[in-house]
Amino acid sequence: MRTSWADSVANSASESAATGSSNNNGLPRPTRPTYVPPHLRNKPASSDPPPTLPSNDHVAYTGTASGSRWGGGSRPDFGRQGYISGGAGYGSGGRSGGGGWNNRSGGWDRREREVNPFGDDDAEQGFTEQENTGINFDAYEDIPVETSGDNVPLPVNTFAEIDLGEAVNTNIRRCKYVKPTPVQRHAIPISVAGRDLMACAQTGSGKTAAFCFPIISGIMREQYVQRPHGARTVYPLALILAPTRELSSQIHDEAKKFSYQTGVKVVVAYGGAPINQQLRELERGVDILVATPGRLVDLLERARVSLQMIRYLALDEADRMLDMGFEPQIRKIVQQMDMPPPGVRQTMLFSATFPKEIQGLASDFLSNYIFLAVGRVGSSTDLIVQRVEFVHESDKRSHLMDLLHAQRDTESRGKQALTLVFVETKKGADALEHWLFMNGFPATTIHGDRSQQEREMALRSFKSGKTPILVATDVAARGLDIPHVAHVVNFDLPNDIDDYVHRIGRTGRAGKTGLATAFFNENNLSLARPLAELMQEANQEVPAWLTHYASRAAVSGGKNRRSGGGRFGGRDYRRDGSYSRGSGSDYYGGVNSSSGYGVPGGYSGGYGPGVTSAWD
DNA sequence: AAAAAAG
Repeated sequence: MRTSWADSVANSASESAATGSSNNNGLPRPTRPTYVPPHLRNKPASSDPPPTLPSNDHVAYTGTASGSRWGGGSRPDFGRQGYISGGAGYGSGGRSGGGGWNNRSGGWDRREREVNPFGDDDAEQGFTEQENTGINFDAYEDIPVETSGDNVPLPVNTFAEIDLGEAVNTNIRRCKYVKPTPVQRHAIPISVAGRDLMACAQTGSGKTAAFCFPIISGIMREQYVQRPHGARTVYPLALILAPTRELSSQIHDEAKKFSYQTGVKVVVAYGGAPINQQLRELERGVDILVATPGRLVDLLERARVSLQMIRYLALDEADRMLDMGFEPQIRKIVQQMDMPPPGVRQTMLFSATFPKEIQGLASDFLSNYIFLAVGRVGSSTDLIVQRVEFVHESDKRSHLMDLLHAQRDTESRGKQALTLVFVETKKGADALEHWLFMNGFPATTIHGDRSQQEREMALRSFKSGKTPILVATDVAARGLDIPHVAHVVNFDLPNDIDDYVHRIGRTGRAGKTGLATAFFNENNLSLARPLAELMQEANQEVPAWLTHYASRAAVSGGKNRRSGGGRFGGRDYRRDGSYSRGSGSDYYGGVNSSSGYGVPGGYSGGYGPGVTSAWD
């Protein structure tokens, strides 16, 4: 296996999963979710019954380990809703440690039909192993990490220290993961302990695995989870939401790898694709559902999916999921359908950026959560060279052409490095693609006005190098793991600095260096200050003219204001009161800063304690 | 104001 996870599992969608414990036996449908008016939400309304289980179910839930999720020990708020006490299912006894891994699949005959997402063992793809992992482990030793919250579980240094189960461990080996990344070291123990989590970590630092491993492992630990039998309704145990279809697909592909031969079934559902095929996949059984919000709402309204048995909820790109455009849908899914409330389910939010006003919204979905911030890993600041150039609107095309020509000249003949060009609008994307094409540059485009087929085709064509230039709207800004992107061009800068962070994070991956070029002009004045700050903190060269614009710009207290001085993707807003910007000692002196992840000498990425920004 | 997400 020599390619990225996403690449190597292209066929997994046609995988024929074994049928399992969630089949329909013609038993009565469970009660439909009842509408709960806003003033009663998250309250222990007596009319809001606990997940009911057929009476013939013996112990449906066993605790995962002593002091864990269902044992109540580590969850101070456990049972505050009165949710548990009456239910037959939620056993109070902790499972005795060690054994008890449940092979959920139906046996060899069924397992053998599962497509091996790792492909033929040594299929040659021409990439090195290091590239394959997508992780530059050497860059990981000195990453600063901050945690806050009550009783934060200790990080681990190896996967072996976490009892994820033999099948998952085997898949970790198959993925050639030698040791956990920083976000995994911290997030996996937190998650395995049953705690809610808000985590800031750059995409490409292994966060998908960080929430998938504990979910898969936790589902496997269940001795026997008996789910309700609805006529055509399925009851996933875990829900993973993502803001774009392509990202959902990518997460699904990765989750398939992590759950190979575990018997845990992963299904993806998103719009733009035929729903019938997705319905068929669901009917074959689903433990982990990966979805985009719109399609999931559709499935919920058709009562083809119930969230009644959800025990794990993960939001990828969580800040994006909770911003204006998405928030109502997310609230509907999480708070207004039949999903168990916080404290009963386990909730994990991940993003590279987490503005504090979004953290406030997010805390509605969490219970006594732990905040985790991992300094940006090799993938962003220190491996990406950021350039910003002043380019008038009318000069942008010719300037882009100059860049592409220069790039072409310095490259080994034949194959152009991949260049991802971000524009502001869908129309602008089409126009630029057409113009590039007319000028002899093989380009394609991805945006929301294209059909899903066209979008996926464009992504494939770009990844393969067939069209090494991809013009994209922000649909491609977040989460997508595209190996070998050498250059990100912000043809139009975004209005939000966090979007800039996500966009440039498409390069500098797999331990390679990346280049990010931004075209700045008088339309981007509001970005001057946060951009200059960000570049300064990333030890990038800030042009004098940008410094000038930045110093003239008012200090924005709003959306473009990066919390935590950009040293991390964010900072726990619960600590905001004691926070004073720019004081390194304050930043590191507080709650639970991890020793052992201190900043070494010579690490000049702006992470050091006492290293104050020129802007302060 | 734009993009994304259901059809």
